Amino acid sequence: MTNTPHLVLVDGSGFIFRAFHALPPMTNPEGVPVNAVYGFTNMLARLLRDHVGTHLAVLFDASRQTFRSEIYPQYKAHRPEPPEDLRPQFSLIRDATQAFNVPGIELPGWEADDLIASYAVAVRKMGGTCTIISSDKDLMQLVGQGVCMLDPIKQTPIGPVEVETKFGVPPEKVVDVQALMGDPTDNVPGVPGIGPKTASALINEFGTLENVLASAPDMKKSKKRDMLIEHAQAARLSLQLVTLATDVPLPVPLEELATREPDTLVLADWLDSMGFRSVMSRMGMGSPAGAHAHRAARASAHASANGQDTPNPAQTAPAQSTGPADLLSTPYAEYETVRTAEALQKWVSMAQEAGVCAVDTETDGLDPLAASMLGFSLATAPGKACYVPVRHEGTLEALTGEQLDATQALNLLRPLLEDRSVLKVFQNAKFDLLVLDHAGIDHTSIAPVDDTMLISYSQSAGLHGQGMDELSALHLNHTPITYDSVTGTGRNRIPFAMVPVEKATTYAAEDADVTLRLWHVLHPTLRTNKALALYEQVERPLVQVLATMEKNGIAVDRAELTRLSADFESRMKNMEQGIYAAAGREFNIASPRQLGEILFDEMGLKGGKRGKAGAWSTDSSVLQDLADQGHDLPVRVLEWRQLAKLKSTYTDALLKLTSKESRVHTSFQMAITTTGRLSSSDPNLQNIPVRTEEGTRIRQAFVAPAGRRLISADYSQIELRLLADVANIPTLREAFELGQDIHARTASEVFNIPLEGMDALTRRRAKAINFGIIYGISAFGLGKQLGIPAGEAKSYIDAYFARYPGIRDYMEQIKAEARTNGYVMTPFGRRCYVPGIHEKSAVRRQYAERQAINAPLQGGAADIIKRAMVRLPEALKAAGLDSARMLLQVHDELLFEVDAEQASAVAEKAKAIMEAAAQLKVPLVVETGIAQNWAEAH
DNA sequence: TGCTTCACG
DNA sequence: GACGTACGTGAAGCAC
Repeated sequence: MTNTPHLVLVDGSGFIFRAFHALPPMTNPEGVPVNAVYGFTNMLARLLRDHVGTHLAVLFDASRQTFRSEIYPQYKAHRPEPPEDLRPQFSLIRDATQAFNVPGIELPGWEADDLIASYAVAVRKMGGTCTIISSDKDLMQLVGQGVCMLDPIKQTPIGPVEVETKFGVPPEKVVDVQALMGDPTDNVPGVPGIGPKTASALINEFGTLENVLASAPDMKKSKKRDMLIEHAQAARLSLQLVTLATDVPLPVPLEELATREPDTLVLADWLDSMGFRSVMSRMGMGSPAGAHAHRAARASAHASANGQDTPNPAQTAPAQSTGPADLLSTPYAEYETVRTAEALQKWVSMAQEAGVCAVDTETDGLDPLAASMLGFSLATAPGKACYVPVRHEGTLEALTGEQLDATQALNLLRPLLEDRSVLKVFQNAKFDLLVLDHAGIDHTSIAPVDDTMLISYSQSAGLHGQGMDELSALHLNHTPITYDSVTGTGRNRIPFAMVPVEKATTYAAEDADVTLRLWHVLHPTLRTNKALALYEQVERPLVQVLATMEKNGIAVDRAELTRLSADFESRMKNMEQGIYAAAGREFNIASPRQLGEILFDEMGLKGGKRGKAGAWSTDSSVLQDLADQGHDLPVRVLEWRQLAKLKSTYTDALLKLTSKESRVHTSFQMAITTTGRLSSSDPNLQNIPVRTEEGTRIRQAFVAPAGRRLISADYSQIELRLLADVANIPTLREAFELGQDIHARTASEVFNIPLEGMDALTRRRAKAINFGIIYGISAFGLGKQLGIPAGEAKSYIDAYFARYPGIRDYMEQIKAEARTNGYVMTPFGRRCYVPGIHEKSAVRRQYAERQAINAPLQGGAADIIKRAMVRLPEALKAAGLDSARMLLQVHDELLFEVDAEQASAVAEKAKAIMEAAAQLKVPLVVETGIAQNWAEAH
């Protein structure tokens, strides 16, 4: 050690908040807000450049649970959650300390301030000096005797003089003053009625807090005197709270804090990834060429490690595990079954100390709105997990031990779920949030939440499924115990509640363990795969929004659905005899095979096609062709089929799934589609009929309750607008700027005819071309759509590309991108993998090429409406439109329910938020409708 | 369980 | 020369 060590201690946690509010907003290339990170980076760079100090460390708060919250639970208990733009910066600042090769120190149970105090005292004891980089008033008690502070933003020193100016007392008496005045932001009580002036006056007069309290009875009668006597205990408690601990065991010995040079390559790489070029040049590191070289070297090492001569990204998972070895090697075993309040309390405390834990619930069903929670599991570290059964029953084995009461267990779990300083990781969080909600814990109170399914989906949609077992096999090289092996299958299956708790534990606790390990492996890859912003700003916040929507449900008119069902049924019945007569015999009309045999074998009609199983195709296009030839049977079957479809899929199914309150609650799947769209199931409310008159009657049965209204808000031509934007096509952009009929304009451009008085047929052709473009056009497909020969369709396409060469260029560019990377990207950074892009079979390869062309447009549109959905609830609330509920999303449409009086205001606000959800080169346009039912609102 | 069909964007 | 195609979903019924 040097003779006179000079230790520089950076108050990392304090700096984050200070810099966030002091510095203008800025984002990194991925769109993640980084203003505090930038400030922090600059500060570290300056310290290293100027060689300030011989030793350096950055201190962080580890968890909210500290000795202070133990002696006084309200301490810092009602701190608001950090702003959304700040949250992603916490972990980035830890990354920054690592990149700079500076020790970042935190210790569970202690605040950064206590660590700073203890290190300061330690270095002073050995004759050294200390500079604390912070402006936090709570640290000012340490100033003096070789310890000084430096305001990290203003760069002004804070010495004994500054402290005395602020508190009116010298540094060593600061705690007494703070104890008297209290601190509302930290919930330090102090003595009511005593502020900074009175407090410092009292301390200056009596010397210490104890002296003040002891002298109080002798003071002349006043409010102040009474308060001092009455709240003496609170003042003593406050003194404990504000006094920093100076005897914390030092997690890293002082000598290991000796200032060391950063690894230039690592640092340059990180600065480059954050877009902090200016910091690099300021540190004299020159251009980021080194960083690129470094990255390239790492990438090729990676490829050769995979044993691939020509790395094919399409076949390489984006997130090769990079976690510590124990993440993969710790056994998946020895899980604890928690049966007592004491044991559960211990696990909750461990989770709080860890700061991150995984949670999983077990239920008696797959519908989270209806299921009962049978138990839950917690994981606090790899291999360290427990299961808490609360509603297991039945067999003798299951009753080998006691189990906690569900309510009691949840009340013990609640503080953890609501602890803003502990991250709760779930696999498919929306499901567990709704299960917990149903069990009595408001899902919106559970925060912060991460979801391994969405972390993975945000960077690997289309590459593989996002189920836990699949992710585990992929990233942890581990196959978890299957549900079926625990419950049995088929007629031997037993309810999970009847599974003996020890056996249930091996399954349930492992799920939490796997989830936590997956989080450790996958979360860091968000940044390297440039998906952090998408995850943080879109997918992650959307979980709570969708959970609320599913809970809301939509009201249906049961009587009307029942009437429709009966109506459809009687009409089908009436048609049957006519169909049998036309067919020449009775048969199952719902059987395509039997129908095909009758039409093409028995009746000998021409124009039959066979499907891949060899059976005659009887889909509507085939039947329509036959009908156009003048045949009677196909017409009747088409009509019968429409009614059968509407009855079985809609009227009957909806009635079955309608709650007692006459509402239907769909489930939105967030990680199914290859493009980023949502899907809806049980029931699917994204495919409710609209195109036919019969279908409209079903949509009319989706209603607003009395005094309420439905509002439909849908994006107009959002995918074509995205095309105009990403391909940057001047003519398309102009058409949207001018608010023209886009299909008519296309017709005018492609067929070279005036826009005014465009005939319907030509416009219809242009419309089909526009859709075809979005789908990655083919002559066959367009021809089929328009009912014209492929050759004629090809001439349309040629004409289109001749007029819009930029779109052809764009399509070629996207296909090349897919071939190079194995994926394409939406404008918002969502990766859509296209695994078939290198297929040998031309048919399959071209299919993949069309997917590649379509995905950025369909996926970009999905990103935009998701961004709007995340912003809408807060925006509506802020506008005082508190009666509005978001109910459904149908890809480019949002459906709201609202009090009649607020309907027009909500429609206006929703339109504004949706149109502002993205800044494209063309305007986004949203159309709204207000009515008592969905058909008329749409 | 796979196939076919058809509802939606 | 034959193949088999517009993009993305979910649900129902048939046939096995």
